[in-house]
Amino acid sequence: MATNFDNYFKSAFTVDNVIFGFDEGDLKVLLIKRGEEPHIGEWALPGYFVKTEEDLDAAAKRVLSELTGLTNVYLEQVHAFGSVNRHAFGRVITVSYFSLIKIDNYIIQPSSIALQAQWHTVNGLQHLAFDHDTILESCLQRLKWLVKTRPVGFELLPPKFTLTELQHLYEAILRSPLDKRNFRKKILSMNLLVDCDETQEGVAHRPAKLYKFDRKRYNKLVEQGFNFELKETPIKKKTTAELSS
Amino acid sequence: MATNFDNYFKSAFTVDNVIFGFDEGDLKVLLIKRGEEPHIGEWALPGYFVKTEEDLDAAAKRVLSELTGLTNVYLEQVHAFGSVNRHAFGRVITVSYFSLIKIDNYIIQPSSIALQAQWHTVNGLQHLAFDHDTILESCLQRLKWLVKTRPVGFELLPPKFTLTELQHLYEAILRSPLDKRNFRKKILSMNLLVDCDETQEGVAHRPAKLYKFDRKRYNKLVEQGFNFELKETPIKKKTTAELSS
DNA sequence: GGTAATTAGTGTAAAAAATGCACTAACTAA
DNA sequence: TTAGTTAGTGCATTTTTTACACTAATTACC
Repeated sequence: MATNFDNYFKSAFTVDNVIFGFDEGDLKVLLIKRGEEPHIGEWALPGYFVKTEEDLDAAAKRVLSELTGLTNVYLEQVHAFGSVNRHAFGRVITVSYFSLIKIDNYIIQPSSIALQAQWHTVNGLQHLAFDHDTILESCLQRLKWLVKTRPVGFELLPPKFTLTELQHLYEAILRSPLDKRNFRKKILSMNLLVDCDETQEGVAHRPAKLYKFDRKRYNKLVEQGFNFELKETPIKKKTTAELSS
Repeated sequence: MATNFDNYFKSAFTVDNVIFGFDEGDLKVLLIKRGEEPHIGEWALPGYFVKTEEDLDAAAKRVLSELTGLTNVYLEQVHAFGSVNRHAFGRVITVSYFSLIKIDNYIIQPSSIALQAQWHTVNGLQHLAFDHDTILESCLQRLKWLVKTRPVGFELLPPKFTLTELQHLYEAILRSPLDKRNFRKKILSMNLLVDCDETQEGVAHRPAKLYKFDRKRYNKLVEQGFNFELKETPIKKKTTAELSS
């Protein structure tokens, strides 16, 4: 192995943020239009170089804020992508971060190298810059897993929401239909929802009750190691015996 | 943001491998004694710098092979660690990889900067070089999760093993006792074990049947999306109602 | 004002899975 | 022969999951 360490210190890191939101029944992801080479003018995940003197996690927060104006977002690391030729300017490894936010709570403000910053429907998205298609796909997988493990839906909906909205969100993430009664039973049995004693207004049908998420209780359950698993099997599950064939 | 990209290309990456094995009823991890600064003479995870012209995943394989002699090991990425001051020589981000192997199938051959390469019992390990304690801990968490999701035990045991050995392995990873009858029922119901029609020899008690893992069937089930979840709850699980208090 | 359209909201029975638990079987060592 | 040790097995109870269809409340339209 090399003894001259200088050769190794010629690479760069970036961070790429995959920010999910939910609006009008669709899962959305926040993208920027790049105003800098490489891939100038293309849509990309909001990401940029990590500075030498900042921690990786801090860089993700800063970059997100500089490109889109989003602050106070909880970011979770997902995966490092390190193919040799993924960046035209040299050897660049990127680390992806992901988050779930309520779209209405934030104002998107493109700046720095971002010409625009916009929510895009995840379904039927066009090609993204760099290997960002792959990065997005890996975060979608993470989200799918997460939704089965934690009641993440609450992160994506406005403070007050109906059970049907919550169910549609789950269906959008899992990409499969759920049974209404079983879904409600399961969600309500977690005791995480508080009845707001209010109903929808301005809808041309029976108005639904509004609920909000009880974050205190959620934190308490997490602390106690509660298992939030949502198991809903929308399509008939095959048994071990059937699989033996 | 900076327009001089050169400033960003002054960092380095490393990979660190967390290789788990199982022997004599204990979970083991493969460590090397470093023969190079920084942290010379200390025990560390087998890791080294990624070359500029190699993919990240390939680097993990190469480094593992060069330091310990292990080849043909399936490595899975776990997490990137990027605190500013984690390496004395400059800004170095490391990406951890983990694997499960059968100790007896491999010959450990320290070379390159590894003065020694040895299996260490995970429990009660001394302090490791760099932030490798943290890295190891995060891989242990991953392993704990994995064992509930996939029948990973088979990766760690010799080709022929007894059900009791398999149970002890699970107990070592999960750090809690399991019920013998329920464990056997569950494992056998997956139809992943083949009875070898052999029994243990040279034990001073009733000899146990030997089983082997049916990898073909395993691959088939994975392909069909089978859920391997092992749910064994060794200590009484609290209900939602009880937690409300 | 009545009715059609639309979504909200609710319960139960059957099947499957998880749980808790204690004795007999087979072998070796002394 | 016996004591010691680990292997191996079943069942009844509880809990969880699943499948499934009707009534309730509101608006829009005639």
